[in-house]
Amino acid sequence: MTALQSPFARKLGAFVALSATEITAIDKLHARKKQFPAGRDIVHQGQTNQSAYILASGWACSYKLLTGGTRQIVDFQIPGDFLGLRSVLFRTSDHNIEPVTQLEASEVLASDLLETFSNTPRLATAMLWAASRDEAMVVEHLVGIGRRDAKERTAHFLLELGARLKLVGLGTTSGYDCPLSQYLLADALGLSAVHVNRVLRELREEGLVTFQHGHVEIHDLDALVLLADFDKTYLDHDGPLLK
Amino acid sequence: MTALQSPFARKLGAFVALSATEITAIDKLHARKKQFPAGRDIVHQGQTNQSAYILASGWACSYKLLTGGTRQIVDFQIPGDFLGLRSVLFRTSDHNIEPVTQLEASEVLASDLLETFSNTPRLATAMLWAASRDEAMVVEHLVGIGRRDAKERTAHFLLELGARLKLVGLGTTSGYDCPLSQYLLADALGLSAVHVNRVLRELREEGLVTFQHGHVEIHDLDALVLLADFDKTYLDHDGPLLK
DNA sequence: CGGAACGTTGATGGACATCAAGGCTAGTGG
DNA sequence: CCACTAGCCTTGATGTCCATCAACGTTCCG
Repeated sequence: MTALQSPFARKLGAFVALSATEITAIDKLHARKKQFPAGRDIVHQGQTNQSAYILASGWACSYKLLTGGTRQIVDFQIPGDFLGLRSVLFRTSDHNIEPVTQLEASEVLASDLLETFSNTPRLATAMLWAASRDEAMVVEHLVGIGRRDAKERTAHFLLELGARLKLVGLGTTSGYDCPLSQYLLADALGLSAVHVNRVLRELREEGLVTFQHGHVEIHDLDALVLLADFDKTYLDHDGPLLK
Repeated sequence: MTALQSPFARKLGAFVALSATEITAIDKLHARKKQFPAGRDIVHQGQTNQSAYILASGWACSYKLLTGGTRQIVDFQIPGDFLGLRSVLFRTSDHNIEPVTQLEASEVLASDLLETFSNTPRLATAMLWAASRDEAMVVEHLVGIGRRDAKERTAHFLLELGARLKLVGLGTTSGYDCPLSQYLLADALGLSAVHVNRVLRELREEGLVTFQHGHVEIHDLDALVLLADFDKTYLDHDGPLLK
């Protein structure tokens, strides 16, 4: 157990109890640290031979563009998250990744990843776990867009984000900082920016949650959970599942 | 290369070139074959210590229930697909699985799976690949619900299903058999059954595709692909990615 | 100071849900 | 063999949630 583990190592460690060798292998993935400015995509839909990244600081989002010009944001990534796994596993990327803020991330080449899997195979299992958690989030997102109305959906989104940020120490039960614009929110929630604005106002006027000036303040957690039908079990679990 | 591989082995083999030992390990997962009647759930949301299954014949769907009583179908599974991976990796299941038709599937216990990963570690990597492909489908589904209108969405769904069935030899470019009711379609597409009916009629009247009596007949593939903005690269790729 | 990006609010319209009713088919029991 | 039921499909009428269009305010930064 090293003194200072990366958030990423901590995340994998939640699934598989890691040996010293395995932790070292993870650390090696952090060798090539890079900076990216906000707004310029770092992975493009259709591009081949992309790298993946481990996010150290800042926020990113992964999205898909449709021919109509609209886009759908699939997920936001926060520190400790892995970016662009699918772009590496498949030769060509099926989505874009855009930094929402300036960000710092370690580049992971396809060869790095496959080598790591072959040298420390339990890390492949750990990654499978982490990827499955990500999939669970996408699924929850899908359910929200398919069957929740705008208000429930927005509430659910804010709650999920809060829960995730709390897990990496970037938020509390009562609130968190959030650099997302209403336009980004709209593209994630499958709504128009105008409507997002109205919904946020309603939520604020009803005393449930305030999202203003880059900060989310949760006023009535219970009511919000009830409204959103939020169940956080898919995000959390206790202790490594594989010894 | 054995003479008769299971569809599941074939699928994993598409990602990782499999050795004889690895193929044997996969075959062992098929030991406990079971039958399930249509309509009765085989995995329940919230249940713990579930098994996973490899689907041999028949169709299933995985879905989530909301407190309002509505449901969202996340995906349909067809022969060769793995059911309930997340129910096994996490101790408690975050979704339900319902057989759409009568089906035949091999039960895979959590211990079977972890043992397989530890004995033949490259299979963990292969599963990661397969899970990522599934995630790509869910993502595409999310994009559809978020940003495509009912007609585009329905067209996209029918095309994706066709492409998947074709990969396992259950369909051609011109059509396939499909046991899904309009109610199931509605729950998958995030629409009402009534509206699904209207959309199907429009698609039929425009000479694009006919879905009647359990059969989908594609009349104008190009027009359909154009309408749905369908790009099948996320489903397909050529040759094993890991030698 | 001027412009860009974002937030806010009102007015209008459309896509889709909901309600309602009826038809078709297959299975069931008298 | 025919009533009866249960699913599923089909179509029309009405309503609503949210998109779209338009305009203006605010903040920030060059």
